[in-house]
Amino acid sequence: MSDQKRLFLVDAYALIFRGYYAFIKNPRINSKGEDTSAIMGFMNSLLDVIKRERPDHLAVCFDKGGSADRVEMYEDYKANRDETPEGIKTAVPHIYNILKAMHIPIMVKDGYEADDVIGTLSRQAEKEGYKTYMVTPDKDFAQLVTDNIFMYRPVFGGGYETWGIPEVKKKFEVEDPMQVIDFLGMMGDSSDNIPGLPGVGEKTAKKFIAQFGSMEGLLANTDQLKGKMKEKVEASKELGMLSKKLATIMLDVPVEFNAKDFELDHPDIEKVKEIFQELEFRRLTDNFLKTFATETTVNASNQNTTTSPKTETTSTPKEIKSAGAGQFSLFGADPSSETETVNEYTRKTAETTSHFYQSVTPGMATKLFIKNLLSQTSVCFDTETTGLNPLTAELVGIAFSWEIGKGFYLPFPENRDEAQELIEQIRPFFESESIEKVGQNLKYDIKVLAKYNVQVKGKLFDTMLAHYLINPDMRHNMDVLAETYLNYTPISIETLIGKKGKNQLSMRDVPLEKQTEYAVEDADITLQLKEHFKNELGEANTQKLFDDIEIPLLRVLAAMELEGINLDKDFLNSLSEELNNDILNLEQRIYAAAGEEFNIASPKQLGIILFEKLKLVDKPKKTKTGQYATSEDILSYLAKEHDIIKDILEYRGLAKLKSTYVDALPLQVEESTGRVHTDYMQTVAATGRLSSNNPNLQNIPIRTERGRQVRKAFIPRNEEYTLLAADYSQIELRIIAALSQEETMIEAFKNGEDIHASTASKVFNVPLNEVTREQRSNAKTVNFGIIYGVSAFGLSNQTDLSRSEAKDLIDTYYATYPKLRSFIHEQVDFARDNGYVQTVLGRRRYLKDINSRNAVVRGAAERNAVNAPIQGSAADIIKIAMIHIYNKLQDGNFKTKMLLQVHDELVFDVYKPEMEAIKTLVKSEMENAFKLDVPLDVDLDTGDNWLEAH
DNA sequence: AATTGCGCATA
DNA sequence: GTATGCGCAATTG
Repeated sequence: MSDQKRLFLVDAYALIFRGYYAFIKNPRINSKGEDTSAIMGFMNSLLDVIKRERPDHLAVCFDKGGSADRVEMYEDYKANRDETPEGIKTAVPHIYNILKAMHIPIMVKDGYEADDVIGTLSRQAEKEGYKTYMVTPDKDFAQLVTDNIFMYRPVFGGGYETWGIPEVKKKFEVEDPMQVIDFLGMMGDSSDNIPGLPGVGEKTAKKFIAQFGSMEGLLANTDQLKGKMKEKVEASKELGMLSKKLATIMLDVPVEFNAKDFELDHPDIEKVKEIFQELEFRRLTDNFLKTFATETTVNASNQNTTTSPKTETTSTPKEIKSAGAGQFSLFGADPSSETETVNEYTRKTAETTSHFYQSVTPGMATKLFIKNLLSQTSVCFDTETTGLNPLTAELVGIAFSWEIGKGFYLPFPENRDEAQELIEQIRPFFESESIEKVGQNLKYDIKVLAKYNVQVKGKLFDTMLAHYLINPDMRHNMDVLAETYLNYTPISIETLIGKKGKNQLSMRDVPLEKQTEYAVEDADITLQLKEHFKNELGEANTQKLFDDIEIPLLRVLAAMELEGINLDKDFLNSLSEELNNDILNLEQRIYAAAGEEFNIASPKQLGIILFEKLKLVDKPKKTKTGQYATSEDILSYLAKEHDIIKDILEYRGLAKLKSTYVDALPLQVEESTGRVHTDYMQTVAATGRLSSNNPNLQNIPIRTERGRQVRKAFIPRNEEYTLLAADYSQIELRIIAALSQEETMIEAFKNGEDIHASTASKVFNVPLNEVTREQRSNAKTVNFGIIYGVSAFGLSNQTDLSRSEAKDLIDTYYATYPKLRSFIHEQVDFARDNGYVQTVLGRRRYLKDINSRNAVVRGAAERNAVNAPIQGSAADIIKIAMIHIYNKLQDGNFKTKMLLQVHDELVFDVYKPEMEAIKTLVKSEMENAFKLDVPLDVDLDTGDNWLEAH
């Protein structure tokens, strides 16, 4: 047995997908704009396996043309799968070429999946006395495991685990790996679209396997089940057997295991190098050369093993460099000499990185610490609190760091007065104009400190905002940034306070030592990120945007959020009762029409009533999950078929209004202030807009009569105040007119014309005063369509026009405004050449799909290329206005406050005596925020509630 | 108790 | 056709 040969069979697509998604947060794009993530990911895995295991026999298996047999059994097989990503499709030919150059056999059989090919080959090899390792993360393969056939499974975080019979037994709670088929058949697999038994998930499937042993055993003994489950399983016997068949890997694929062909040969090193160079793989080339340079010497050593291959579930660093306190002198050590080599599978953590984090004890140490703190020029800080709501959260501690790898933690007493005393001691730091403050999401810290009456002054650097400008399409939380840019995994908050929900602790309950490690690490990491980002801001030419817009805006938003807005709860409560009456009436009418009671709010139940019971249409449309589609547009279309539809639509509208706004908003009133405090997200919208949540005050209804009543609930703080709403008129159209230099449209704006009527008059060739309502409405739709990147298809969907009428209208439109058309093309061309588009202030949006070969994907990127500069420029402009207005309100000591921003509108709580001054100030600052070749126009309205002020 | 899909509110 | 956030039902734990 000692010379038993080992065969490795690689499941190509599984590793390609895995590699592709490993890089999804920042895909590898080479200078030609190719996404090489999938190739890189796959090659990393393959070389890794070769290096670790030195297999003597190896083949890579691909799917081809899907599984004909399975599709015959079940037409929806894998039908639910999303289209293969572009980055994977383009990768496959490259991978074929590389494998050829490496002299690694590629196994494909038309009409079979890689699972089946691997299954068949492994059985044949077993007969010839081989040990086979199936290299795949896919757990379906567990059914193939025998004494001589193993799964060789990459695990998250690097390394591999080998699954033999004992591992499979444990993992799936089965007696025999073959029962994995029954298990998968019962629970189904959404990615392969194996239906499974309805209502059966992982837990229930395991229970059934333990109880009945197999699918057949279960189906023959359904009398032992009870209740709903019994009904469901009995009704799904056929589906159960079908699922089992679909889950079964075939072992009779017409392929042959020929030992000679599968021997791992010497690669054509030059050829591989050439391909890698073409793809611009530098590190991978080194890795490849290293792997094969030592091939002959290492080859013999691992062969005489009868046990499974080396198993590493997680990469264990050889040296743990954790530094306890005391190893470094207080202010003198230099722990930053890191020499560890890292790659994407071995991330550093606090345990593997030397650091010096220390808590500051009360008394003399605090005084000395503060003295030191005040002598710095730039300090990163991070507050730890008892919760996420800055209005109610109490300070637990503050971490400080101004040197990489080092930092201090200042714990706060629980007693509020004592905490305030400590705050007073460090107030000079926060209120120092000369010390720069660095942080991640400083808006939060500023709000917390404001509750302690501390203002954060001086220059700010927010790493979250910096990264938002550098790459707006990514996410910006600290953990992601640390992993991406520093190859470091920070201590997770969950390891300290537990998962959220039931028994989550407060930071206050965490031992001081752990608080210190966690909090100072955050400050340390944030400081390191700043070092990383400060240069990148310059490279992307976004330094000004950072310094002049996003950073100043952060203080403005913090102030608006702290301010909140007054809400008339009583009004909403009476509105709720009114709505409830109407809803109950409609409910009765609907039940009567349907002949039974059901949950109208359930799309599933509604679909069954409409399309199975009432049979309103012959061939109802289905959603992608196989349910009947009951969306607004579909029901509106059916309104003439049955009176029930009208009632259902009205019911839905009212129910939505009641649950989302009328009943939800009063619950969002903050007890401590009696007001509603939304949270503006400054880093989520890829275009540069803000978003609002908890609650979202940017989507309060206005279009329908009943909906807009909700706005009456937003009121001034008291009788001495009035609301003022100021909104930009047609700002996006003005921007596109100015950017495109389309004279006709610019003139219309300069003359103060109704732009939609003006457009209608030109495209329909009628005098301005003879434009019909319908013509104006169609012109308006096209005007908006242009901003979104129109198609004739989209336009005809939005209007009463046919596809060809819509096309004619667009053609005429472009003929009327020729420069608009060339502007659109210029944007797309710019994106193709540069990989991004930008706003008037240079805010970038990167469009990686702009050169995609997939027309659908590319089309979406092209629409983004048109829309992002327009939507984004509008966002830039209102941000400038907000900053200017805020500063003037502060400087002028006005009592008036800015409360809300809704993309093109600002809402103010105006102190009545200041009204005229405020109107002038607001209008002027908004209209002059940015100079375009088209005048900006702002409409002002006032009232005792938000509806009146509109 | 947390996640997912649907439907729908805004600019 | 662009950009968002949220409530409910359904489904799993």
